[in-house]
Amino acid sequence: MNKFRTHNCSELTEKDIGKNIRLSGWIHRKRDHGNLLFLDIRDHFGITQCVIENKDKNFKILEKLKPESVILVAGDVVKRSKDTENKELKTGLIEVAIKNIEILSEASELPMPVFGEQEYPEDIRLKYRFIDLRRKEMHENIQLRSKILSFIRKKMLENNFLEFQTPILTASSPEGARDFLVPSRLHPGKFYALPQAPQQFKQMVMISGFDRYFQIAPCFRDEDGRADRSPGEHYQLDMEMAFVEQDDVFKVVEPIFYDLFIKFGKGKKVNKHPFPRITYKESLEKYGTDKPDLRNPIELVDVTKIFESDDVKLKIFKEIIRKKGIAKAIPVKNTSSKPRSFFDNLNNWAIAEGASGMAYITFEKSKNKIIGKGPISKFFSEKAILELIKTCKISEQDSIFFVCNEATEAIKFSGIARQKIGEELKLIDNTNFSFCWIIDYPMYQYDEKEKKIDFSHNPFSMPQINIKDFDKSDPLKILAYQYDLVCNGYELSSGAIRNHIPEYLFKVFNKVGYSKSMVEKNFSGMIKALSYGAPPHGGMAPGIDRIVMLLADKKNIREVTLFPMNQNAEDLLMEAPSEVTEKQLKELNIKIIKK
RNA sequence: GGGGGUGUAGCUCAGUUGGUUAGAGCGAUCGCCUGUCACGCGAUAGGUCGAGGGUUCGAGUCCCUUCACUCCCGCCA
Repeated sequence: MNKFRTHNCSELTEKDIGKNIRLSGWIHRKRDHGNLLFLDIRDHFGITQCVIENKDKNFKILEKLKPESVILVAGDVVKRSKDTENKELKTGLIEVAIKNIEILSEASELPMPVFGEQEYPEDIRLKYRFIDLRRKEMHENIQLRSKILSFIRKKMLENNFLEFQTPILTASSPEGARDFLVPSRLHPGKFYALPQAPQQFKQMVMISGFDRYFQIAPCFRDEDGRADRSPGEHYQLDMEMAFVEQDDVFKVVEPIFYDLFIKFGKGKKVNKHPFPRITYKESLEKYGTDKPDLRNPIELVDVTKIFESDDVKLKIFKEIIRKKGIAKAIPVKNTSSKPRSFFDNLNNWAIAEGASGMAYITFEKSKNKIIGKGPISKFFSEKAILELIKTCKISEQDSIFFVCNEATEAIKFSGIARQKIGEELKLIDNTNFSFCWIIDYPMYQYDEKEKKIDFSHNPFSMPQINIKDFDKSDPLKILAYQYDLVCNGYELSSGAIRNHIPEYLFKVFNKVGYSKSMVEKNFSGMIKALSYGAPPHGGMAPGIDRIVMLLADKKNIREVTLFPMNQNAEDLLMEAPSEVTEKQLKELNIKIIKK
């Protein structure tokens, strides 16, 4: 028999009345009546109320013992009288009359209580993560994460994916995020890098003749954190398939995500697959972002032409448009009766966001004519008003916000404003998971800072044009078989059909200024591998942390991570990063340059 | 690297136009209490008001600098 317990803390019921049992767990809560003491004993499974009277030799000891101390309780299961039952508790019909105890581990005074749902500062939670994780909500989030991982594994295996592990110490590569470097003792002056993702390895796996691969892979990127992005490290469901086109990947992934979100989504609806496919271009036009929240019904409309025409006399906009700017309309249904403050507040919000403000127009029907209202309405002719209403597909019940700026800025800000207005008007239905694919990403983009063409996404993606036509095409017009999976405004995954033809890879890299020899040098393993018979292949890598975050209905990734780092990429519990000894440095041939 | 927010007891927070000795709840300690389940009641301890500087007769409160945390921008193929 187990030394510590005969039952766990959620097991005992009326069936066990009269049994002599042992429980072990944390003192969750004490209620001290002076001559009678109630102890809620908690373990991973639940809570059981234990009771002891002052006649008992252990009474004084238990009375003094601090919450969160771990004890072993031996005693009898007794029925609670009707009026003292606790229906909230699974074990609430019984209690344990304490006969004997053993203190297994005594707790000091707590920096934060486990009991209750109070919020606590995050640095304290991270420093004492082991206490934070005892709290109900965190404990459940982490269990959810475990269940999600198991489910994903099961689904992947059912779909004939094999789970492999790939190296953690690998080579630094020039593109992408900043690498974490690990000095090599055996090779002074040389470094390993932690993988930003197992990208090259998974392609090698395909080239090695395995048909489908997956891994719940740690990815290391030395970049700054966000609420939905851990600094330092995160996990991806890395997957790759041989002999597939884009649609084959979608067909495998869609049911897995649908089932996953139905199973763990706490009753929320999930849109049926196939998920909508939205081109990158269309997504920017309609939603102002490549990760649209489709629960928000607002769609942006380009109204540059209307502001350009002589029917609108708004000089500021005309001037911006003359300098190649664009005007975006944000049509919002049923808002014409909103008070002035609604529009003013959004205008103030826009200014606080760094925009010059947000113009708006409302409408009114007067003698069968629709006329514009609001500060800028006087600049519109009757014809322009009608044209606006027609272009934006709205009625006089609705209103329109305008964003006018240089194209990239205008798109970006109208997207942010779309989301803000949607939230403000509570248009976003939080009982939905709304998935879509964003497809047809451009292969390249123009880097304004560096004044040169650069990759817009993954350089290993396959361009959508034939290799023969590549050189004569405008690089900025070339699309790639590159796609993102988006849910509720979060980018859950990137993926691509890979470029498995070395000659084509050289061409692709050449456009951003990489010579053949540079590519051969930087991606030697990859080029070598592709030169001895490589299957066409593709895949993707959904972010595990974000999936769990969505399913746990949290806005912060640290709520679903066991031991996360803070925003400064510090582990407050383990105190990483830390200084190391001179001896360690010497062995690694490293000298610290003090700033 | 840049911008916003926050910082008062172990924790959550209040603190008026600058004005006496900075408060409450939870927690802690001590005492009382035999049916609670957020037990109750009483008392006690606990503060460099994040730090430094300035303005002022007087600063938790105003100004400057700085630090920590957080959110965002940059960055994250």
